Amino acid sequence: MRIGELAARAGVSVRSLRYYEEQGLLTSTRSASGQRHYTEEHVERVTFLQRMYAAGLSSRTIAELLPCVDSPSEETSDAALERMAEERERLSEHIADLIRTREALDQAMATNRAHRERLRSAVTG
Amino acid sequence: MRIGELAARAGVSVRSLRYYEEQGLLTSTRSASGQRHYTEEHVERVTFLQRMYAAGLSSRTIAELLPCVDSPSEETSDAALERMAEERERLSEHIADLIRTREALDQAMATNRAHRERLRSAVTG
DNA sequence: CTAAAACCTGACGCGGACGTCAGAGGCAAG
DNA sequence: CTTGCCTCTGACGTCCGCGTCAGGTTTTAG
Repeated sequence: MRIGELAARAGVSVRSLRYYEEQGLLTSTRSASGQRHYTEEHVERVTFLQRMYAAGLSSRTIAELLPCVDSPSEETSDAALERMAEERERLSEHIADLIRTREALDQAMATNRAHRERLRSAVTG
Repeated sequence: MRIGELAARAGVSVRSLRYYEEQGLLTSTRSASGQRHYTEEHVERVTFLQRMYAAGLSSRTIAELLPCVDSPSEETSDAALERMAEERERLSEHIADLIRTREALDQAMATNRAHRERLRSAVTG
């Protein structure tokens, strides 16, 4: 498939796909005229990339993880696997932090509601 | 305390503090010469702001939530409370997404390790 | 064959949370 | 009084994941 279809299938913009390739995160075979062609597997790849971006990883970091994802049997993946474990740790800490943040929000909302209750009962009573 | 100390205590840059004030997220009393002065409470405030930024909220969004945090009894907090619930939802979805992402990473790492195991046993056996 | 749609490269724009520099004043210590 | 550090405002620079326009080629539909 060509770039437009991949974009539609993966739910991203054509511009993003070209950007991913520019960053070394996505490959493509080229037709004689220079147009990019992709397979089904590339759809998965793009959604994976989206996931990583959503997890707050930068293009450079994702690029460092890809050897681990792509060629799990190569020697070079020793470092990549370690890198991945590292990022997994970061992600876990981030998740924990966000959960604490959510609790802080809950706390604020509860306090707010309590105040309002008091006001209402002061008026009613 | 002055801005440098607050920055150190809260673990952010002086520039960030001035930026927060510029965005209406942080207040300060000024000395006759114009220097900013802060109290202990401002340390908490700054860490709260950091939490919100870490949760992916923009300065503008945080500003919309502050009335709820600061003056829970005012009428204006009706909208703020609703806004806060909204952002809490967003945050929850984001957390869920990150957890799925972590699972994707785990999956990749497991696949990787399996491959390596296979290689090793092929060599050994 | 032709018009429209999709594709190409290259390059500039953008928004947001700051970093950083310039030029000036404030403040405690020796 | 001066040395040195902290602070002030204002303004420009940076990074990054794209959006978008320009100017051209390729593919597809009729």
